[in-house]
Amino acid sequence: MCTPAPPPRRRPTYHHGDLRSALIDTALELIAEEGVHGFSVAEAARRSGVSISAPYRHFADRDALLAAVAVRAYEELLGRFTAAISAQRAPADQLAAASAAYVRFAAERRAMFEVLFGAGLDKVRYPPLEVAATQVVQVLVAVAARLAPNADEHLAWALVQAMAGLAQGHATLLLDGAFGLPGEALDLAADRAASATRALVRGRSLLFAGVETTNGPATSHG
Amino acid sequence: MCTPAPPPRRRPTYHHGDLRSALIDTALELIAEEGVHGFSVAEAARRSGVSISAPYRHFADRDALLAAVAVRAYEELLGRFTAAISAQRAPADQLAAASAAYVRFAAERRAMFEVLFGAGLDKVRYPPLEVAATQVVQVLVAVAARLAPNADEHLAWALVQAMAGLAQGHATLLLDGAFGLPGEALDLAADRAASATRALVRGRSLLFAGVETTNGPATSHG
DNA sequence: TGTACATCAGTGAACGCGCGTTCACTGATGTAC
DNA sequence: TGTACATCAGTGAACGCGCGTTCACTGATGTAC
Repeated sequence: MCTPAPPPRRRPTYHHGDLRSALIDTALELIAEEGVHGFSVAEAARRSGVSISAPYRHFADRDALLAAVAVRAYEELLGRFTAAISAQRAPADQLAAASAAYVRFAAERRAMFEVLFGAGLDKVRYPPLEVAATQVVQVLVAVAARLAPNADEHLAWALVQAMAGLAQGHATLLLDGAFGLPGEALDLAADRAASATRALVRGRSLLFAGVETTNGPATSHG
Repeated sequence: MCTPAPPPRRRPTYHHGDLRSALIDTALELIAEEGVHGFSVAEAARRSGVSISAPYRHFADRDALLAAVAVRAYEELLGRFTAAISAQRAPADQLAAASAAYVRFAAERRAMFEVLFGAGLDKVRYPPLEVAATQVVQVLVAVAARLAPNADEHLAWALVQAMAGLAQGHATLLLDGAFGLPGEALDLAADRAASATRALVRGRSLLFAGVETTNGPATSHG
């Protein structure tokens, strides 16, 4: 009478069909419930209705599975950035929208956000991960370049890093509860991230002045 | 012939003296080496030269030990903020210095930073943790209040959150390698955080405008 | 269209491991008288 | 100052657990002829 767990619905066929993809989905579920550390290959297999050794047909080890999850996370993020940016015209608005989108991504796809920053994955070991990350950053740099004097690439990078840092921090603090209860907190944090990004862009001459350039006193600062 | 590990130097006395504090130190060492997830009570005990059950005389469970580590981390952070702030006069400079100090804290006390944001501790379960965190935030709010119109507390909070988000993000991205190789990266990230904070303060009218206020043309101040 | 066979994608049992935590215990310390 | 005793802070053996990973295996699928 004490069936220890509802038997995971049996597949009708011996082969799964798309176990690789299913495992990534399940991993995201698990991470959403337990955090990255709570995630285990064994449990992912169980939930996918498959033996605990089956995942090793598709992933070399635990980290390889997490890396695949991270790649999917970057894809999602890229989609959100693209949408946010294309909904605006002015670059400052685009960066502000991207900041807000990032905060929303963190809140609405918490598991994805967590795997990106909490799994301790070594990008060097997983080239597709590095590729995906670079792709996302490039989108932002392209926007920032429109704000930098002479489209200077270094300055664009500096701006993106500042903006990314800002968004990253707002997202982290939001998930950590610093913006109050969930629900209202999300809108608040997203708005704040957007506003702060605008403030950042507005004060950017000062920011750019902080970057070493060979030819240029932008303002007289001490 | 095969002594499995160098026996942890035996204490001269049966009693340890200050095991509680020693465990916190050792925990920080371990976290620095392995990350929060790699930390285990057993290993901390072993390294402290004590039986694996001894820690339970001082901490109810694993999380309680980590919470104690987190409290110490907040103390360290408070010290750094206080020093950074008192080295400046103008509030904008003070916030910028605090941002830089936070980034340095993350890099130089990585284990502490990690335990604050990667351990998944529930502040509600550990009141001393909440107290310590609040104390740190208050120091920043006091500074920000000098910049907010009429020292409005909500606006001060908004500014602190933006600045904290910015610093938090820069710290995370630095540790994640986004600022390049360690060494030069730290100075760069700290400078960027400071510059971005200045830019934020400079453009703060926009930030404040984003905050709902009943009576609020906030644009003309400076 | 039917058949033989290679390959693919599963199974399930087993392994060694380290962990968190509990328990009855004991050595050391401090204190009341 | 000496002694009896309570309390504190350790010990070490044991428990149950779930994990990552490997292995020889087998059922299903696809393809060449």
